[in-house]
Amino acid sequence: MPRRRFLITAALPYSNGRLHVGHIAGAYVPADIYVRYLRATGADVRFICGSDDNGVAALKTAREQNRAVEELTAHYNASQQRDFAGLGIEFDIFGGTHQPEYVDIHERFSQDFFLKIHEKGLFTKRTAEQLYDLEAKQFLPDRFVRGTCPHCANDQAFGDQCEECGRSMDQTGLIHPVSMLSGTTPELRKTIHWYLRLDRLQSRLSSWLAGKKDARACGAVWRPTVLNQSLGRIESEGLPERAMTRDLTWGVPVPLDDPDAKGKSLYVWFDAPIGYVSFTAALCKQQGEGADGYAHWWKDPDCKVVHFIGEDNIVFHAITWPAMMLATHDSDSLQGKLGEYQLPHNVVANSFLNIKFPGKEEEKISKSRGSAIWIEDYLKSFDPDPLRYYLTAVAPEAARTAFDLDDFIARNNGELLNALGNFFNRTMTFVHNYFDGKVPPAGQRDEQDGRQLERRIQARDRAGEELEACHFKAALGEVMALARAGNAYFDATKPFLSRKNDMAACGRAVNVCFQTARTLTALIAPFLPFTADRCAGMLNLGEGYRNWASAADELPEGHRLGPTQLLIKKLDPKEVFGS
RNA sequence: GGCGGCGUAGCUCAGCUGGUUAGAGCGUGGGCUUCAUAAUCCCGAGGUCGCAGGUUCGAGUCCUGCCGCCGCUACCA
Repeated sequence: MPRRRFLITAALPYSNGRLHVGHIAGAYVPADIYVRYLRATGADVRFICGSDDNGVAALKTAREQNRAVEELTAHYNASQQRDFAGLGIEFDIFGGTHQPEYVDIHERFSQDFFLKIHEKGLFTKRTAEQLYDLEAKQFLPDRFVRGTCPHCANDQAFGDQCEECGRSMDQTGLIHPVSMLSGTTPELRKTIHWYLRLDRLQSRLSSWLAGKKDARACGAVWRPTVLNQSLGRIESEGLPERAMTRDLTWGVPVPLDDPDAKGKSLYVWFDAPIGYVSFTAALCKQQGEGADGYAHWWKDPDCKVVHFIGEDNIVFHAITWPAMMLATHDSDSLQGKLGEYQLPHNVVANSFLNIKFPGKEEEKISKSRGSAIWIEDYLKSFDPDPLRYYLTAVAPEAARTAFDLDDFIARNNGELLNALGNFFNRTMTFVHNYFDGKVPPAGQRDEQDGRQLERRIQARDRAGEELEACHFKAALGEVMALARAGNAYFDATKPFLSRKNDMAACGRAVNVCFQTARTLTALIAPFLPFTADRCAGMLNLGEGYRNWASAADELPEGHRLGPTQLLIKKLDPKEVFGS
């Protein structure tokens, strides 16, 4: 069987802030689990991420903090890399759309992409009216304008949306607009932009998406929320043309030899997903695979591209980005031929994560209200795996869920430690104390032993199925069920009694427990990589222990264990929250 | 307004294309055990599956209406 190939991306975080638990739960932990799992099955995988540096978001923050946007984005790019590394989220490359090492290659890919679509005639050049700040000498992005909301008379409405009544609008609809740059009243001016003809791609997009409803036909299990939201959008509103350029100098310059393109950049949402491609190209270059190495991943039907994102990115990744790729195709096939950009195999989106502090109401994660738990802070006090565990166990796969600090501690102590950690610990100490640190003989196994051994295979298979379908919560549940079954088996066979009068029976049971622990080590590896490494050390397993296919293979009697250590720390609520 | 989602045991959630007494974990009540970070294991209690209709031999599962919460509506994962 040829080796499966995957190109996995995780949403590019804006490089204008630190990462908090919500970011991690949305796209990054699931993506990392998936990548680790795929690798354990022998697949050839590249895992791509990087910061989204362009666009107004970074510019706005830089302005507020009075620092250069280059410095700001470099700072947060580095900070995010540290956070990811600390959590064991291991990208093959973490680029940045405007970081010094990547900006050239990213601009080239983005501009080529734009030119290709331009060449295909899928842009319309059109004039629109926008607010212009005479003093700052620039057009104003929506978020840089405030004024009175035409719906509810709130005088602090932004150009794109009124936070008071929640309605969205066009910035030209604001009454008494004021520029946040200079405080002056901007004037309405004509400006020219290039609009992507989504309307002409609509029918191909909806056929492509409709094909994703049938998991067997498309080979991937798309989450209903992703499909419903995307298809619902197309059916209800249709796809209008969308401007893919902006009046902005921070970003990728519009690559047209046209006076009207002067001083304009590509829309940040246009260049951001191309970052997935340009970072792949940068990675290929680093690995000596040549400048066109990226095509092996992006333009080959044998490679599956999977995007992990948060719910706010669904429409963009399931509609606009595929539309961009379709717009570069020569043919009108849905998936793309060899040599053309391949539409995503799957788009995996989680909902948002709310947060709940002890004694308070559940609320949205908000930087300004201080309700975020920063990864940087978390890692100062805790190990990464309990967070990975918790965020997977309560992952917002179908609907919003909440990060509840009490629940985090309860699950760490009650599930990770009491079920999983305890099973390892009792098995290990038993082998060390009564069998001289060597795996005892399997002996004459009975039905009960056979059932427990069979459970390991079942757990491996079931967890594998769930992981293939990106059902991470369910997959973790299967793994934890095996740990519980291990504890139940231990109690049922009672080696602590038989050791006094029947060492053969005792050894038989301990052998099965050991084999179970060995399987668990492989099965937890995608979820809890640090813990799995410690388990592998305790069991004295080789590097290949993560291999999924051999996860339930037995180790021979006489196998010598490594030193035992405690796997999971017990968390005391008093210490965690301060007394 | 349009589109989409959610509403199932005290809590957090599973329930695929409708089919035997509605499940798991935690919590709670009771019990066994001592190898283990007083962890484990066994047994039990606890649900009119938001409300009201409808389709069906049969609905948590499909349809309609309603109530409540939430998201998106293109520069906050």
